[in-house]
Amino acid sequence: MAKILTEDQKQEKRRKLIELATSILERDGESGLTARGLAREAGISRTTPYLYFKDKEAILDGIRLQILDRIITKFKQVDEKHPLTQMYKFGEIYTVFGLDHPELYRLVFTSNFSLRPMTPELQQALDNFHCLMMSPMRKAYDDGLLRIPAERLNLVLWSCTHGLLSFAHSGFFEKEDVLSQLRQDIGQILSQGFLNPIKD
Amino acid sequence: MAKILTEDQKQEKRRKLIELATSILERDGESGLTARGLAREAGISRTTPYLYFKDKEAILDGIRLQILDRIITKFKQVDEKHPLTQMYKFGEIYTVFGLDHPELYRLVFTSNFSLRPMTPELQQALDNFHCLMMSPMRKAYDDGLLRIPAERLNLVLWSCTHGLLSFAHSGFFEKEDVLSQLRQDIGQILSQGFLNPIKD
DNA sequence: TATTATTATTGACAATGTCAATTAACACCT
DNA sequence: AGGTGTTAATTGACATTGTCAATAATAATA
Repeated sequence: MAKILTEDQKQEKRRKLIELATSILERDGESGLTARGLAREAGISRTTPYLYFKDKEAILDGIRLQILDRIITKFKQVDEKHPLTQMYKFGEIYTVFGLDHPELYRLVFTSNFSLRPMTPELQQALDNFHCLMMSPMRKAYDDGLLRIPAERLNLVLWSCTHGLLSFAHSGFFEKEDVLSQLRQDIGQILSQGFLNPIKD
Repeated sequence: MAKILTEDQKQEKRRKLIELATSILERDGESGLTARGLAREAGISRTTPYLYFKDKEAILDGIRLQILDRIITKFKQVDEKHPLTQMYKFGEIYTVFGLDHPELYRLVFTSNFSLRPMTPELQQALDNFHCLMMSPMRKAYDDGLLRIPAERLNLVLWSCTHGLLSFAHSGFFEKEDVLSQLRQDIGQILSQGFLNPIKD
């Protein structure tokens, strides 16, 4: 019939567009990423991206998926047997990524899915991510190292880290010092608590 | 000369517009809040809001300031002498507000000021907020109840709470159960740590 | 080579932010 | 009271954006 693109070739075009979109997002921020601008920089006509993506939101979803993959890859490169150490390394990777790529991080982990809910595919990807991130804690708990089950600890640690990153991006505090100090405090407080032993 | 509006009257009009904008934001989400729609609902012409606000961003800043005031007011209504209890009550107010008003919370605490930095006025308002929120901790530390100075503890607690809220808004976990469980865990972990005592 | 399914482009439209030009309203002076 | 100039408000205008419909280009097969 015609210029038949295999599903793989289509996927490849999608991938390239997403890659370009990602770099634009990092360069110009979320408001600077437009479907038309993407097409312009890709050297195609204004509406061609809509051949490969239903929506602008679909483009954003594509970015989200690709970024999750990136982080997952880094997780899998960690070569470390001790579960607690592994857990800390995962946290380090996650945090460093968040600090190095504010716009990307925001898109993935700070979007609002209250109105239009998440797509099943993204939901799935996040579940996988979540699961992988939790695996060292699961092991640590099984080894009797933790007093809180993995799933619950993970949520707490994730919340803390996420809050830290979110504030970092908001520019509420500026200096790099404050940030590293904060990271240290979080670690200490989480492992030891903040209340002084009661003495009376 | 002419229909001279005193600065107070202008401020009053601004306030009313902001109030309307806030309700639209809560009803329709951030993408549903447009300058033109605001004018429409206010019964004025499309560009009149621009007489009172330089930018759309200035409108958003107005909302931010008004919301901070709201929370501050609630903080000041707390009547409680024990600093730790006061601290928990502040946390409760903050968290409940965040859960009840996702869109408003997001606008104030999850905006991206990396590119266009915060306005000095907003910066100031946030500093005040920050300072007030920290005051019970300061007292608690002076009373020897904490092992971490107020400023640093505040950042940690704030980060955790913020992360919790942010995830709640993202819809990463759905059930109310998970959320209350999480709040409980955060409290426990923060006060007691998560590591089991080492036994060998 | 002619056909036809598939890919890509252009045209079109409504919504939005925002500015310039115009009109309406009204306090003040004579 | 009526003209006047200043301020408030509206209308007009324009570029940008998301998105769809219509049209053109392309290339594999009959």
